[in-house]
Amino acid sequence: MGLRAGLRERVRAVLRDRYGIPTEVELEPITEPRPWGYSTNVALRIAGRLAEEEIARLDPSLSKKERKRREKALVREHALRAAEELAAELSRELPAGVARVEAENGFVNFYLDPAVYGRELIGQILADPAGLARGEPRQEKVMVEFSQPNTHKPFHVGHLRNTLLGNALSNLLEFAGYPVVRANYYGDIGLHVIKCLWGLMHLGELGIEREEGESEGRFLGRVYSAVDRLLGEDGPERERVEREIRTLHQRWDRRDPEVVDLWEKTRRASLEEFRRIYRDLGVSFELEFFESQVEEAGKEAVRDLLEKGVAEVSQDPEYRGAVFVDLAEKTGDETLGKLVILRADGTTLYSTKDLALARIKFERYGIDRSLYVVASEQSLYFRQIFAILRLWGFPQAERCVHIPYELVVLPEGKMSSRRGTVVLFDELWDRAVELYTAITRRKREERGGEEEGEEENARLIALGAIKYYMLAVDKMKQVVFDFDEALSPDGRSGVYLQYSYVRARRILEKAGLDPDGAGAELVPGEEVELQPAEVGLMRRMDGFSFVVEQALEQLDPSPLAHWAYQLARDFTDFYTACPVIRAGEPSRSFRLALTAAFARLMETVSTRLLSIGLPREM
RNA sequence: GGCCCCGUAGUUCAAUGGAUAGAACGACCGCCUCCUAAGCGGUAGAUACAGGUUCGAUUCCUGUCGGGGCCA
Repeated sequence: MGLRAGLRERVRAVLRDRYGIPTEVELEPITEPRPWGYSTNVALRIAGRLAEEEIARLDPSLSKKERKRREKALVREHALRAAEELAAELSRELPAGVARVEAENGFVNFYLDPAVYGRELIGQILADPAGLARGEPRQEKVMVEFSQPNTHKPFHVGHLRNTLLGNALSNLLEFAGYPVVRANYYGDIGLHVIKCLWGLMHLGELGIEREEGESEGRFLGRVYSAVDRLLGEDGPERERVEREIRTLHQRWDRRDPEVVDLWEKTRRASLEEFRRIYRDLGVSFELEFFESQVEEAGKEAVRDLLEKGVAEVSQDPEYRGAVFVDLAEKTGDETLGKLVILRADGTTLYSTKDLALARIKFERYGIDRSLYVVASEQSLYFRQIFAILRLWGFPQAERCVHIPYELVVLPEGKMSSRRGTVVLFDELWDRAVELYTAITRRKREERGGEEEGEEENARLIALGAIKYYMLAVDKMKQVVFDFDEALSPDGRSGVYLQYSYVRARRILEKAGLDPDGAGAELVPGEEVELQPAEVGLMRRMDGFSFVVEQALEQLDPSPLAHWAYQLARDFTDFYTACPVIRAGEPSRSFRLALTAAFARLMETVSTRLLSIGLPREM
């Protein structure tokens, strides 16, 4: 049992024996200006009950306001007294590593002995860097569906946020012990694809030509935008184009060879481009689904839902023939409204396919929990889909969870392919590589060093900047995209994490140690005089398990990103304040061990959890 | 109209209901004989508003205002 768990148990035992109050005890890190330790608020939490009797005896003739004032005072008094009593009781026997227990403001604070506990902590990290926070292996198999780009459209920074978020979340769940299946679901068919195909058949009319060296994705994106723009303008042209697109959609539905052929060719080009992007990003999927693959299954699902009386055929003049589910009526939840699951002309929608896919995920892949990382604007849609699954008779619906996040927007508003206001991933990536190639070269020239591997390194750093920018924002907050911020190497950035790590490696190297393998043998057994920066760094490292817990609760990697920065910051404070290599023993050994422990923990949070790669040199 | 999300320094972001609301960028002033200045130190600066719950509210609840989104 770890120190924290042990303390928690002891507090619980005292509460039970002394007050007869069985209650959960939470132990949190003490906040900053106070020294390193853990704190519990149980005294404050039970004070109300302790004060009950005296409150009941208060003079009933008192005014309401006065009565309330006295009640508060009584509760406060009991809290302070209980905290004192608890601290006194717990002080009688302190576990190794705890220096003292104190009652302060109603909190019971356990202050650690940094020399004793710190040495143990560093030893643990060096032996098993993930061990501080990793969960026990679990049975429950989780599928995380994320990224979901549409073929025939470009991959933009919105997809980037989704992809990085879904990937980090998958890392986190794996770290917590779940078997995770990363799944992608490509929108390779649907109205947007048909629009693009129509555009390709009418390039002359659109006035579009494939430019020299233009990527397929970009070209298809331009075609799609042009068609979309055409459809946005009122007039007879628009009606004709709409009609032609509908006809084309039906030709697709009949698998007209000409249409299928064009679709296959362009689809392949799109997918190749996405795969290149995932390679650049270092993201991979265990499973890939395609909308085209579940179209037929979707139509079957609709037939089944009609038979079961869940779905019905619309009589509404505007949608006559379309199939929909009246969820408000079927579930009694007015906010669910209605959802169309098949168009009147028999062509499929997202909903048609999502219903079929959900079934396949559970039946064919035996997953226990299905997470959908999709923008929050789809919240209602997913509630509707899950509700239909339930009506359809799938108990798994209870284990489907939509993980919403907010969009990446531009200062002037939502990105729109119609208006051409989309930041493509490639554009960001090209600028990032260009910028960091230049910076990396300049830095190398300034300090001398090997040119070998520089290009690779520049890409790693560029990627770190971009990933950190995307991951460090609470997922429920919009990201207002800004090139300068996304690419900046200054301050709170991915680059800062990487730089701190490189500095740590260099220190280990200069001490003649293996930066990848320096280990627990360095932790000295004797007493070491500790500097505040050393304690600060250990204290931060000790908080790892808390932040992992928080990220899991919120299903959001952003707390990890913030913590990683704090960790780097505290390491920087440490090496700024404390010379390592030229320090005398036993400080030298201790500081080397601390440096190695930092490196191991940074690898864990950055590489393993956030998928932000760490260079060896910069 | 109904429902969902977000309002914290000039800006971008932090703060499982807790103790003196933290950073970064930008601004200004400093620091390379010393493990890499992609760095470090210092100065200035914020909880939209009104109620409520609570021993304690940036955090939870209600309402108002502002921004974003969804409602075949």
